[in-house]
This record gives sequence, structure tokens and C-alpha cells, in this order.
Amino acid sequence: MARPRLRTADELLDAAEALVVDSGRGGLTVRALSARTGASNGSVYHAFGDLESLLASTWLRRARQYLALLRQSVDADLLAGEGRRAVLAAADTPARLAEQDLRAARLLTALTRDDVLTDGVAEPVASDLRALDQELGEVLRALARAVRDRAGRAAVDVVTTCVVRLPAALLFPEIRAGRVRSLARRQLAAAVGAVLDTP
Amino acid sequence: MARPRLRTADELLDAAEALVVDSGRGGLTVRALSARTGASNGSVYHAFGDLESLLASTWLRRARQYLALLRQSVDADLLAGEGRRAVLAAADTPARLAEQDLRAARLLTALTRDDVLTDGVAEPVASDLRALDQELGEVLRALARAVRDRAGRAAVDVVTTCVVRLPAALLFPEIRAGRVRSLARRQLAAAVGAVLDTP
DNA sequence: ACGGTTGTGGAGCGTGTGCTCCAATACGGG
DNA sequence: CCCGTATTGGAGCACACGCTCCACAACCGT
Repeated sequence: MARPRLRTADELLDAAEALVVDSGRGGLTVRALSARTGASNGSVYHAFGDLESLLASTWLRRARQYLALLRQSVDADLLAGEGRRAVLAAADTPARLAEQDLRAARLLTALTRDDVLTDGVAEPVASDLRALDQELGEVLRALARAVRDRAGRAAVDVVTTCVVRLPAALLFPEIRAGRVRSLARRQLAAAVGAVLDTP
Repeated sequence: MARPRLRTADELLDAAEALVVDSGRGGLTVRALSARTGASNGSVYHAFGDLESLLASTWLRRARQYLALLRQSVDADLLAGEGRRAVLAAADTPARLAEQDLRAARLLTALTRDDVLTDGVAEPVASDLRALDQELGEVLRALARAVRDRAGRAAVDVVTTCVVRLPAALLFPEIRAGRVRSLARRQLAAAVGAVLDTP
């Protein structure tokens, strides 16, 4: 029916990921990707249509992995009404992701939300992006409800600090270095506890 | 003796700073700077020689402000042997800087060390850069000595977490938003305390 | 065997970048 | 008054980028 692909989409995403991990967002260019994979300019654009969409796809694949692990880490405690334990587990998720797939964790440390959530990303991918962003927001709101002491936005903000900002500060450097020491995880747990208890 | 400057170096640095704050490292281009200040291409290169050096000078000016405030915040407690208080004060320094000069604090949140510490920066500025980096290292080592319970590198790493990474996580978003709420500062103090107490 | 469909290769366009180069300019000391 | 000197203005070079375009190749159902 048609000519088969020489390289799967995942192979291209793997190469794109390596470029981003090595040199940041700026390291991902069509020419660099061609050089690394052997794929031609035309193939890349035929497969992804757009550089921003390619970057978004690269991020999306790993963000989904993270979100799945986050849910799995949190669900039990959330059902048991153990809000505090749920937040601690959520904060530790990047460390767990690094254990089971270092490349995935590395990619997520190499990009900011702003790198990916531009308005330049085309429609098939853009809606996936919005969907995932919203799912993550729902998890954060669920956690906020489970540890409620402050109301509304403030609680979500506190949880965001615990689950996003503190892990970025304490875990991301370790992930980039290739190994998450247990000291960092204990520091993170202590910091999360302290932030949750701050009046 | 010579033709006088139409614009002082500081005026150019102010404009460069505004560009970086608004659009990140990528927002600083010679053309954008020319458009904003009216200075010509030739003037910019005559004054700074290099774009990387210009960026480094922009950062350096503010980093010196930060370092001065850091020293001032820390000296008394350090002399009094109050290591823990010194680390807490050091961690809070970005918040104090934002109070007294928001633009300075903003610039420091807009750049990573990697944005500035490239090998492309030319020699008059490069040595200043190294000097300041070393001074900051000395402050961190002094703090590490003052709170010693773990030895050597590990103590410096713990202090770096408290003084660099945690403030970046908890204070920088506030600084970018334009106001540092006292909640964030209390969360930071609590987190620093927790990290210092982590065995 | 052939035709429709899908993927591939690569030339090349337009744009923005850092930077070089040099003529023109404005000042102050002799 | 004029000359040396520091600064300015701007044309222009080389390069890297994203992206378009289209001829061509490989497969499968008929």
C-alpha cells in the first residue's frame, strides 16, 4: 500500500531526546537530527510537520511516563485519605522515574514548560499537550484537597511547591549527574514536610 | 582628547538587562539592543567587544550586588558563631535583594550560571567572572564550616542546597511575579531548617 | 505487472544572527 | 585653528536556522 518507514517515529524521538539532553532546547535542530539519524530533512518534516511539534512530541512521550508513575504513586494513599503521604510520594516521583528510566527523567529535567508549551505547536500534538497539562492539574488539585488546611488556590500552590518546585531544586541536579543519592531524597522529604507544616 | 560617549556603559547594560528579563538569554541580540537604545552596531562592539562579554557584564553587575548583600547578611552571624542563623539569612538574601532592587533580583532569576560562564567571554570580563565565582565559593565554604556536622564536600553541598537551590525553587517564581510573599519566605526558612537537620 | 499511496532525499529560499570593517564625526590639547 | 583620538553609524559578510518544494523510490493490493 505504501512505502515503509526507514526509521520509526520513536527512533527519531530518541535521537531528538539525546540532542536535547546533551545541549538543551537549542541543541535540537533539523540538521543535527539529520546528522545523528541519517534521516533526511524531508523525512523529518513529513513525520512531524514542525520542529516545535517534534519537540513537543519528545516531551509528551516522557511526560506521559511521569504522569503514569505519579498516579500510581499517589492513588493508594489518596484513596486511604493519607494526604500527607500522597504528597510525599508525589514529590519523590522524579526519583522513582530516574531509577526505572534515567533517560526519561533526564529529558524532563532538560526542558521547561515554556520550552514546550509555545503557541507554535501544531494541532494534532497541541491538544494532547493541553490534555496532559490538565490531567496533571487534576492530580495537583486532588492532592490539595487531600491535605486541605488552607483553602482554594493557596492549597494548590503549596502542593505545587512540594510536587514540582522542590523536586526540581533537589532532584534534578542529581538526575542530570546520573544518580539520585538517598540523601537528596531524604532532604526532599524533610523539606516537603516542612513546607506542608508552614502556617 | 576624544569624542565623548553618547550613552554610558550602564545605560547599555540597563537595556540589555531589560531584554534578558523580558525574553531570556535569547532576547539579547545586538540588533534588539540597537533598536532599544538607538546605539549603533559599531558602538556596542566598541564598548563590549563581544556579545557574550556584554551578557557577562550584565550578569556581573547584578551578581556583585547580590554578593555584597549576601556578605552583609551573613557576616554578623558568622562572627557570632551562629552558623544556622547565617545559612538562613543567606538563603533569604534573594528576597532582600528583591525588596531593595527588584530589577537586580529579576536579572539574576533570568539567567543560569551556564548562560554566563561560557568559554566565549573575553578576557577583561572573564577574570572578573572567575574572581566573583570564587568569592561566592568562599562564602559557601565559610557557611559550611559554621554548620559542620558532615565533613568536607558534603557540607558544602548541603549549604549550596540551602543557599542556592532552595531559594531558586521557592523565591525565584515570586521574584519573577514581582512580589515575594511572606509565606514563601517562611516556607523557605522551614525547608532550609529541615534540610540542615537531615541526617 | 502495474498503479496508487506513502515515505525519502536534497536543493534551495528567506530570515536572523554575530561580527568585521571603515568612513565620518566630535571633542580637547597644542 | 587644527590634529590626534575615541566614538559612532551603517553597509555588508558568512553562517545557521526553519521550512518548502518536488522528483523519486519502495511497497501492497489488485
